[in-house]
Amino acid sequence: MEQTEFRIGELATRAGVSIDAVRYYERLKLLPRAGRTTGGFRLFGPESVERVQFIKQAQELGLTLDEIKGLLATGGAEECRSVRDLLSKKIGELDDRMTAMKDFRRTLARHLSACERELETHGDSACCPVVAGGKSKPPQEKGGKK
Amino acid sequence: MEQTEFRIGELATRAGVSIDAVRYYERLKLLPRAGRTTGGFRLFGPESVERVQFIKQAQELGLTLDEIKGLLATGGAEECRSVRDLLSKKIGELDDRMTAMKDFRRTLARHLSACERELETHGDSACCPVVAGGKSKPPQEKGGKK
DNA sequence: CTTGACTCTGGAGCTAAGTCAAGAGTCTAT
DNA sequence: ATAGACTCTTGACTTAGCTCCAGAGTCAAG
Repeated sequence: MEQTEFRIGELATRAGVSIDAVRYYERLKLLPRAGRTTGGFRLFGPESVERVQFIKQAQELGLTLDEIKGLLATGGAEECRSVRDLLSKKIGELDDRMTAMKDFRRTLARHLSACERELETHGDSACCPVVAGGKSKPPQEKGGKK
Repeated sequence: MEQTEFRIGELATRAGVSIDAVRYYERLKLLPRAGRTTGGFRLFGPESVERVQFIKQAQELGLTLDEIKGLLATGGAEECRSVRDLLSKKIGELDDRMTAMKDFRRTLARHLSACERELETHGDSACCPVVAGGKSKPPQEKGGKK
């Protein structure tokens, strides 16, 4: 029978996190308490790698470990329902976030071209007021607020 | 002469942050040191509201205050160039992030439908393995991507 | 058996982004 | 002129998500 188990160091390397982070996830119950050798060393299987990677991925997108823990719950129908609800809520949030992100991207792009125009026309005495501290405004399509 | 200046409490309310946060931003130089009354109270103008709102907006999208400080710099050509570079770097990052977000959205949506199928077919003994701790795998889209 | 790499637990420490508190001073409406 | 709301500074505290450390035990190779 092939040896599919490995210790914490290998899990950490495979999943691209630190050993301490793995132990931390276990403590927070994002990972089930791992089995141990007789001497007390944790033993993990390949599914743990996947799980840790999922955690990382979700986390990079701004979910907290607590929310991720919710997503990772496994259990009966009761829990299944709450996972389902959490999932659709999270999907909705992602959609909102993507919209906000597109807006902000436009804002930045607007600033960027202002910045470039500035450099062209004023050369070395350019001034990039991304959000001005008081004088020129970013190039809005000329809006009169007064 | 109309009074366009106001104190920290009003800035905070207008921009939707706490008074402490405003002082914190000033300390970190995200806001220029505000003018003071003779008694030492900070005075702000409407442009500060905009600035704080920009900070909030950028921050909600995952930029750190330090990065935002970079975006807010105002100055000569030297600085203008670095702002421009930072801007285009940030725009690239936003694009990457949006892509990752779409991927993750698909993953969640996949889990969601698995979850719903599970509830239908197994009813009360359902089990939602969003990322299974070892047994079933999330339903891979058959046939891969087209 | 010895060595050296690896792992264990528990707890302290760190960074970011604030929040809270104390004690004192300022402003404004009555 | 006074009450009461507001603000000042300084510094300690908080939360999330780790990271680092000490001291001790484990494991595989030689």
